[in-house]
Amino acid sequence: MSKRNAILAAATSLFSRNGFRGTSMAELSTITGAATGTIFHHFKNKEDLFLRVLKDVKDSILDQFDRHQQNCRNQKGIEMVEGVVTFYLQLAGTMEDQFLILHRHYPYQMAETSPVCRNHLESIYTCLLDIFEEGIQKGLQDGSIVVDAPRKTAMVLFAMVDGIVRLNTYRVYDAGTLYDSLMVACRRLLTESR
Amino acid sequence: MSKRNAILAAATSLFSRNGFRGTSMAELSTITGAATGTIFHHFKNKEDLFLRVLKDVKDSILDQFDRHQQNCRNQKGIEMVEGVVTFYLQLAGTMEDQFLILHRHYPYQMAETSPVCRNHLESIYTCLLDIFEEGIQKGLQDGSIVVDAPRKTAMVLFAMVDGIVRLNTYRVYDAGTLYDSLMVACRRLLTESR
DNA sequence: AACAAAACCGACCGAACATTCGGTTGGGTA
DNA sequence: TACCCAACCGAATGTTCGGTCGGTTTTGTT
Repeated sequence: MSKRNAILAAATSLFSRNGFRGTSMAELSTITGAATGTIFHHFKNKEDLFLRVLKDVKDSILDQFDRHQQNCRNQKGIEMVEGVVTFYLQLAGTMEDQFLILHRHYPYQMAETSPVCRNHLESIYTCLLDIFEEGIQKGLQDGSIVVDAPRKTAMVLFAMVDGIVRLNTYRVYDAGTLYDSLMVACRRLLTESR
Repeated sequence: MSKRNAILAAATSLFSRNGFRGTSMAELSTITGAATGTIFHHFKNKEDLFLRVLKDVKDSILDQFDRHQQNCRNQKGIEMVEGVVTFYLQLAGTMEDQFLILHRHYPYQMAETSPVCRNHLESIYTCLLDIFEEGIQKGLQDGSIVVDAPRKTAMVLFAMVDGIVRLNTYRVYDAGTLYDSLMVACRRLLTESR
């Protein structure tokens, strides 16, 4: 692995675990074995490094969901939504670092002044919400889902799923056994009959 | 207002807006007009100051919900839950700083090494979940609510409501018009008939 | 008035920080 | 071979940070 990629990988891990300010270039230098000068050779400054990390986060998340969507062409709407929720929970485990970065405050603070940052974040959320809404729309057509406002329902659904993921990472409570209840909640939220 | 209270108030605001590491004692000194020596006279160190702030956050949130619960004695279960959700959304606006601190990563990181911090956080979440569960239990008895697992449902419900609050503070999307959809979702999640 | 304790002050300290800079290396090209 | 440039290095820099300390002022008690 090139030094540049090693720096990116280590930075992703450090930013997600310790946040932007909690991550020092010296620590990054020690972990990767790259001199501090090398880091600043590849990335203009700390903020630029963070933006590259965020870009990679965006690319990998979008890529994962694009692939997942390929395999759901001929499912019913409700099944698509449930599949996405399951996949989301699964991804939050396998791509823990990437999701943790999105659950931190710094990117959203940075988005207020950096259009690049804001674009990355918007791309991610738009993609996720579109997928949820797509499933709901399909369910409305095939009758497997009955709701009033598809987009708003998608947002509430997303807030619920992501809220569970957060509860899990904060570990104040053991939310690990909550996935079943979450799926039940999704179905009740979206379907008419019981 | 005493210098000590001024420091606590300003610290609450700064910690919530800029996080623990993003808040400097020098800035706190400038804002409050207290010398740095004065801050360290009242609080052992930065971490101690943060714990006092968190304690106040806990006390005020618990106090608010205790008061709210007084006025819901003879409601139906579903009405109690809906009332709590509305009150939660309302509080997240009026006590923005306090809720923002709870939505940051630092307290949960600190909780891993500081039992005091962990206790504060657990008190808050236990209180909130208990209130949700209480409403659900009551609803199960009076027939206004039909669910399988009350505690787990309370957690999912909380994750959903808190997720909406987060969506709102991050401002990637305008979630301000989502409250109606959230209430609809709550009702569908908890009730049997439509 | 006398006195002790608490509140308050701000110059000062060493450590940690992001960033810079002058210099070395090694693979590719003319 | 001579040259170039991107990759790489690490000591040095100036700044900012949390925290200390010796001292002064305010407050409350006798």
